[in-house]
Amino acid sequence: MTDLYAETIAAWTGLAAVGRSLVEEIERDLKAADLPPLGWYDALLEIERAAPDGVRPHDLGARLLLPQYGASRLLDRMVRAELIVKKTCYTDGRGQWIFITEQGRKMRQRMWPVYEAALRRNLQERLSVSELESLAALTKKLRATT
Amino acid sequence: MTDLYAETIAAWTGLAAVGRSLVEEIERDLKAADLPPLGWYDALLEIERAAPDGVRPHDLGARLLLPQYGASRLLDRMVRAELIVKKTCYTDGRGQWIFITEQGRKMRQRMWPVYEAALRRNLQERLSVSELESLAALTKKLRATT
DNA sequence: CGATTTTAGATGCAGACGCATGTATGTGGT
DNA sequence: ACCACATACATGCGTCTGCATCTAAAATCG
Repeated sequence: MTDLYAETIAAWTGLAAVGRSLVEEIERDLKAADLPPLGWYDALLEIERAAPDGVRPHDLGARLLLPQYGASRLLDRMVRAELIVKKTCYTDGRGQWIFITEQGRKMRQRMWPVYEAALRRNLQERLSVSELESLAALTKKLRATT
Repeated sequence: MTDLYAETIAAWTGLAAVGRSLVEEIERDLKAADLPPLGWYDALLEIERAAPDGVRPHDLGARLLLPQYGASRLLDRMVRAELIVKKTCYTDGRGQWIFITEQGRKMRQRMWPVYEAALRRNLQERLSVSELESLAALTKKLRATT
């Protein structure tokens, strides 16, 4: 078993630091604009895409890489905020179907410009298109079979 | 203001997904080995490097990208676990100096193989050295002036 | 020196997370 | 039909986080 290369460490520390600080910046910006946290954006997008059929919480959790209880509670909060609705599933008595509400669509639309601006400032303005492409390719390679 | 490129989105989603799932995997492995969370590793390393002079909590927080209260409470837990000690600072009555203990060194040594193995499996075995280099270079570019 | 401002660090509170478990429904084997 | 097991989702408990605020000790300035 060979040792870790210095390049591996550098890649990891870079990856971790960039990921964390960008997430934190986006969260700050959203909060400053009185908007919900970043995780809600992805959830709203996923749920919106699933319309008009709806999504099951379990599937949604898998797509968002959330633990089961994480999805359960996130959806709970979003229901309380009236951004989504839960409907009981008649074909499976254990299940629920999740749908976005009109308020939910509006909220996602309000969140996007903030999110987009942070991505533009921190990624698009700092890297060329080919650099963005290689970053995307590298991360894709890292995600395969993880 | 131009729109976001698809490449920007792909780079960001990839970056975020890889970062998150790798952190989660490392945390799982550490927990499975009955070891403290990942954040403790970085803190222990930083504190060990600062020996024998010690570090001030404020400086440490800055290096670890933690908010002030985050550093305060992390150090608190680590003192309770007897991995570090706080000594009152005589040149500045408000301050503290942090030192690693022998137990702290041992703990860091026990954590490293777990951490290292995850990095090897997820980064080193999936990318070539030149790919690791370009990932490191790209993330470095993204950190400048953030 | 005395008054104001800045800095180091701690902490109460409310909300979120991880873990384990609970409840209810579905599925497969005999 | 029955029983064992699996799946979908919720939740109690303890820990951790973010926010705001507090205390105490410099540092700055008139």
